[in-house]
Parts: sequence; C-alpha cells; structure tokens
Amino acid sequence: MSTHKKEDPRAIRSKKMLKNAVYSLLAENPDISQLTVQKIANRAELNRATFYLHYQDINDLLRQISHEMFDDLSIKIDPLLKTQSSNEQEQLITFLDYIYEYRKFFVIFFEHKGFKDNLFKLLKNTVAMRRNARSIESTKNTVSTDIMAASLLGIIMWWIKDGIQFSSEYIAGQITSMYKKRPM
Amino acid sequence: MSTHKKEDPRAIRSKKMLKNAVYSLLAENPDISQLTVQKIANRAELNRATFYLHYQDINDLLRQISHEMFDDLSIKIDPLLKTQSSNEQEQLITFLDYIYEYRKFFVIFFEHKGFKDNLFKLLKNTVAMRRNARSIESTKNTVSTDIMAASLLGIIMWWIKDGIQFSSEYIAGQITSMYKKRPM
DNA sequence: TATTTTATTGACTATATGTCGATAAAGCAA
DNA sequence: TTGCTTTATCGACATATAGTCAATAAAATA
Repeated sequence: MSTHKKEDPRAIRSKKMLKNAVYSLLAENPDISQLTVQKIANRAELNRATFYLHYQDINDLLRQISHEMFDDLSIKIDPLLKTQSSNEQEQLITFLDYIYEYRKFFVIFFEHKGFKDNLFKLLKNTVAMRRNARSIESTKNTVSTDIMAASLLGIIMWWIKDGIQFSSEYIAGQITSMYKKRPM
Repeated sequence: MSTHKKEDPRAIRSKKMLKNAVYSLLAENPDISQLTVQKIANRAELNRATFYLHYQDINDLLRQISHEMFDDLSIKIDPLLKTQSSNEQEQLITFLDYIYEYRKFFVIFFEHKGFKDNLFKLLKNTVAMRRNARSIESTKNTVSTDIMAASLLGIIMWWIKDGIQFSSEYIAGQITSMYKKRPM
C-alpha cells in the first residue's frame, strides 16, 4: 500500500516521532486519560502545534496507532487461521499466545473505542470461518457467531487484565470445553 | 447504614445537586470524557470550588455514583437469585430484563473503571451459587466460574452496546444453549 | 536557480484545573 | 436567645491544556 502522492519527509518524520512519543509515554504510564498533547509534543521534541497539523486530537492519533497495530496483529494471525491444520486446539493456543505476547498493548487499547470493535470482528470472522470449514452442519441448537465472539472477547479481556496467571493452554482448554459440542 | 456524625445539611444538599448535575449532563451527552468540573458545577448552580470540597476529582464522583447505582441494582437482583425458583431460564430472563431496563446507565458506566469489576463479581457469585444449589456434581469437565463470569460479561456488554435489537429471551436462550451441559 | 507549496513554530485566546483566604451558614454551649 | 466555634461556600489567583493563526523555514518543482 502506497499513498497517492509522496509525502513530505518532514511530515513522515514528525508523525513517526509523535507515535513513538505515545508509545514511550504509555510505557511509563498506561493510563490513556493522563495523555496530553503537551506531553506528547514535548516527548517528540516538536512544537505542540505540529501535533494538530497531523492529527485532530489525541483520540485521532490513538485510533491510528490502534489501527496500525491491529493490522500487524491480523497479518500475523490470519495465515494461522486459514491453514487447515488438523489440531484446532493447537491453533487456538497459538492465537492466544499472540494475544499474550501483546498483552500490555491489549490492556491499554481495550480502553480505546475502536479496538474492541476490531477484535470483535476478527473473532466473529474466525468463528464463522471455522464453522464453514467444519461443514454446514448444526444450524440448529447452535449459538450465534455474535454471542460466541462476544463471550470470547469477554474471556480474553478478563484473562489479559485479571487472569494473566493462567496459561494460554489453560484458557484454550476452558474455551474448548465450553463451546465444543459434547458427544451425544 | 448511617454515617457516624450527622452531616451538615449544606453538604448533603450540595452533593445531591452535584450528582443530579452529572445525571443531567450524561443524559444529554453520554460521553464521560466530555464531563468537566466546570460543567457539573454550573449545572448544579454551585461554585466550582464546592465540587472539590466534596470530591477529589470527576473520577471520584463517578466512582461514588457508580457504587450507589450498583448497590441499588444488587438489592433488586439479589432476592431474585436467592429464590429457589423451579425455572432457571425464567430467572435468567428476569435478570437480563433488569439489565435491559438500565441499559443506558450500563453502557455509560462500562467505560468507568470500577463498574465492570463489580458486575464481574456479581456474575461470578451468581454462577457459584447456582452451582452449589445444583449440588456439587461435575467438578470435572466444567469451566471455572471466572471463565463463565467473563464470558457472561462479554455477552452482556455486547448485547447492551451493539445487539440491543435482540430480546432478553433470545439472549437467555443463547446463554443457556451455550453453557448448559448437553445430555450425554 | 527562482518560485511555489507545505511543514514548523511562537504567540494568542479560551477554557479547565486546583488551591486559598474571606465570608456566610450551621452547630453548640451557656 | 446569645455568643463562640466549626465548617461549607464562594471569588480570585496561578497554572495547565486546547485549539488557531500569521510568520518563517524547509522541501518540491519548473
């Protein structure tokens, strides 16, 4: 993906420095509500007005950062989900391992508007894809993909925030024993 | 519950007016981040300094409001959960109906730190109580109360925010078919 | 190289925060 | 009730943040 017109190198540099400043500040204090344009500009060693030249406000910048990091994550996770691996349980563990790796980032950005929605969509698509792959059986007595994605999101949020002592294997096991149709 | 020393009537009146101001402002604009001490004091027709006399900051006031409203909710829901009703499905629907009734309030305060934790605890306790009531069977092959509470919270959050077109009966059905042990 | 375009900056205005001494209302003891 | 003490309220001050704009500096272009 390339932008239509080549961007001014000053602008590219400034935007990169502003984003790095946000990472740096959030690493010191994960509370997004403590961020100010002032602090970001100071850390980036740029004038505060430069910030407003590139971003509407802090939420705008956070939205873009969150989008970029989510895209990175999707790219890593997607091929994993598309492979027709024999072992679904192992796929789930690998997926959770990715989330665990980025847990600090996840906890922070769960507070931010768009991120939760994006993860919800990813989870919903994944559930839907798996169901298709598994054949179109069981349209009855099955919970909707919305409900499954919502509860998966709830579990992930709890795990990352308050249950981080549990391994991804344990969480995967819990999820599987919760959702998998038991043999009748 | 009564406070140890009787409070100055001026203080009681001011706190009530500040809280009412918050309700009034959030009804107009549910975005908590748009709240300012200025706006709250203006709406309450009090001096801004009076706010700081009673609350540390906006989060402090929101925490207290959230606590009070959550206590009200718990009081309403608790007896419902304690009755040994024959029909668990109907109990679940009534529980969800309560949440639906307060959905505006729920959506707003899900953004606020303590509220989600409180609801999580309530859900976890409820799940645990039900399991005890149902006898101590099935300690194996059962998901932990943490996982169940977390996924219930995820479903409720999704329902209230993005799936409000679904009835509480539908959600209850989905939850039941998801968690209930299928006959083996 | 000269000219146009665009990014950066310092300065200005408006608004929010937090605090403090002065004032007014409530509590209390005689 | 009266006089004294305590505490709530308020106006005012200092500081911090947000958002904008004209002047300047750097990059693109012809």
